[in-house]
Formats: sequence, C-alpha cells, structure tokens
Amino acid sequence: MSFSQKVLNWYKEHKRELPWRSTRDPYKIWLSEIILQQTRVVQGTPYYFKFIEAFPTVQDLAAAPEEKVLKLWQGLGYYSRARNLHATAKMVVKDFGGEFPNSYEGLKQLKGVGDYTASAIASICFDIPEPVVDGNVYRVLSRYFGVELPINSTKGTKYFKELAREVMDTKNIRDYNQGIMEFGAIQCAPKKPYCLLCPLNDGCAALNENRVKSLPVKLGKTKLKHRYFNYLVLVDANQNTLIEQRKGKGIWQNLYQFPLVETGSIADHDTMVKELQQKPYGKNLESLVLFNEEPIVHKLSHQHLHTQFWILKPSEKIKDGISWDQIGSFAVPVLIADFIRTFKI
DNA sequence: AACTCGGGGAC
DNA sequence: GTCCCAGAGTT
Repeated sequence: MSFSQKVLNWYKEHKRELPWRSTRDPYKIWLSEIILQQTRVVQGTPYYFKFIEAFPTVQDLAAAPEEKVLKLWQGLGYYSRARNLHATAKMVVKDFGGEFPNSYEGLKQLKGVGDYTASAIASICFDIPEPVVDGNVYRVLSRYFGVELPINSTKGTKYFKELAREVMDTKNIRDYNQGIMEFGAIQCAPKKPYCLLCPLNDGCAALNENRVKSLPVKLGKTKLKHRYFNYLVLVDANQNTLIEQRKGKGIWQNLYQFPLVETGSIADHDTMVKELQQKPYGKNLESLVLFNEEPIVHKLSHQHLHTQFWILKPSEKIKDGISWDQIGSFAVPVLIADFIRTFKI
C-alpha cells in the first residue's frame, strides 16, 4: 500500500471532529487556518467559536473596527495575524466582491496567507492538489523518509515541499492534507511516538534506523533577550487611569498598555522618581508605590520581560484618562490582563 | 539567511 | 528549564 493510502486510512479511523472540518466555506477555513498558525488546536478552538459568533461572514469582519478584532484576539499571541486577518477581510469585501480567491496564487496574495495557508485553503475548499507542509508534515516526512536536511533551512524547505508534492494523493487532496497533519499531531508526535502500533512503521526509515529521536533536524534558535519594563499605573481621585496604544514596530503592535518606562536593568524607587520628572504627571505625586516586590517575568519566544508595576497617585486629576471600569474593553497583552485581574483599586 | 512576532502546554 | 504548536513577514 502506498504512503498516501496508509495516511488516508489512518485518518479515516482516527480523525478528530473539529468545528471547521464540516464545511468548505472559504471564510471559515481561512479563519481557522489563521488562528491555528503556530497555535495548538485546543488553544485556538475557543477563538474560532468567538470569531464565528461575532463575525458570521467576511462582511461582518470587514465592517468591524480593528480594535474589536484585536480585543477578540487577545491572549492568542502573534497579533499581526489579527491585523492581517482584518485587512484581508476588508480586501476580500472591497476588491473581490466578498469571495475568496479560488486559486493557490490568488490566495497567496492575501495578507497573512503564506505558502502553507494558501495550500490548505486551496486543497480543503477547492480540491486543488497543493501539498501542505506544516510542522506536523515536516516531522512525518523527515522520519518516514529519513531526511536530515534542517526543516528551517532554505534547502530543507524546498526539499520537503517537493517531497510532499511527490507523495501526496492528488485525487483525495482534501482528506490527505488534513490526514498527514493529523497523523503528525497524534500518531507521529514530537516526543515518544508510539511506533509499535503505527500503521506506517514498516516503511519508516527513522524507526528502522533508530533515528526517531533525532528527527526532524532543526537549526538552532536565536538567543534570549532580557528587557526591563516599568508600567506606570496612575490612579487619581476619580478612579481614572491612563493607557496608551503601542505603535511602531515591535511586540504587541496596536494593543493597549499602561504608560511604560523601559530601563536597562531592574529599577528602584529613586530611579523611577528621576524617570518620572520627564512625565507631565510625574512631578506632583502623592505617592509612588511598587506593586510587585519581585519582578514578574513574562516570557515571550525571544524575550523575557522583567516587569514592575508602579502605582502612582497624582495630586491632580488625569486628563485624557479613562475610568478604571472601562479598562476591560481594550485589547491588552496577557501581561497587562493578568495585572488588571490581580490589582484592585 | 537570519530575525521577529505570543502564549501556553507537555515533558 | 526545553521544545513545539495546522507560519508569515521583514530585514
């Protein structure tokens, strides 16, 4: 039996019933694929339901303000996905009459839709024989065919895409593509796959050569940066506070946060007093109190954010502030959301 | 080709 | 602590 036929048989037997598996609606498939980029199914699924409920159609999504899209996306990470999601919805409505492109090349031109996602939508919605190559597929192919090229190298990326194209089932591309990803997620798992009862074990190069543990090969990660954040939590006599929107490049673009002072190391009280001289509200303070004695270390992929929250009581009322109970309506990073949850005025 | 961009779960 | 997740975009 062929590789692809074994994958298809396994999939038929073991596939999970997922909410986007029962439709060919390009809007729903596209939404699910964007949500699931670098995201586990269990983490993304609640967001899929939230978005479908808030925006049943691409027109609804396109008509929404970006802030509402970001608020719904809050907690899922990689927020450029949400911004691109919204931009693409607007483009589909404005330029394409509300219809998604029905070709691989057309789909790839959408913001946030790259090689993988274009192949996924094309195959799942339109039965176009394009192979998907996600993290699961890299793992399955590298093990079964014993490929040692790094999956995140230029040569590796090209090689695996060609290999995936050679072994795919063009007649059942919709099920095959989802099948090989599901197989990688459940059977050919990253750690301790149960090869003993794997239906592909006899032809698996990695298993036969005892290389399962060392495949796939991946190039080294870039190293960690440490940053020191000091958030200024203003609370005036009216229970108003100040927030601002992150602009420009970097993390959390377009999300909200408290005014931020970034320092080169952990800041003490004196340092903050000096820093505050530069702020319009920082010169006349009734009090400046550090909320968390031990810095909170918020961990991102490539950065650790050592964070202190400073509670400021200004002598005068804040202008351009918001009342504290409005704060929940803004999209904020998890770091800020966690603080808001624990801090009671 | 290397870097950036989040958060969470499994181990 | 480490690794990885239905990757894409920028430099």
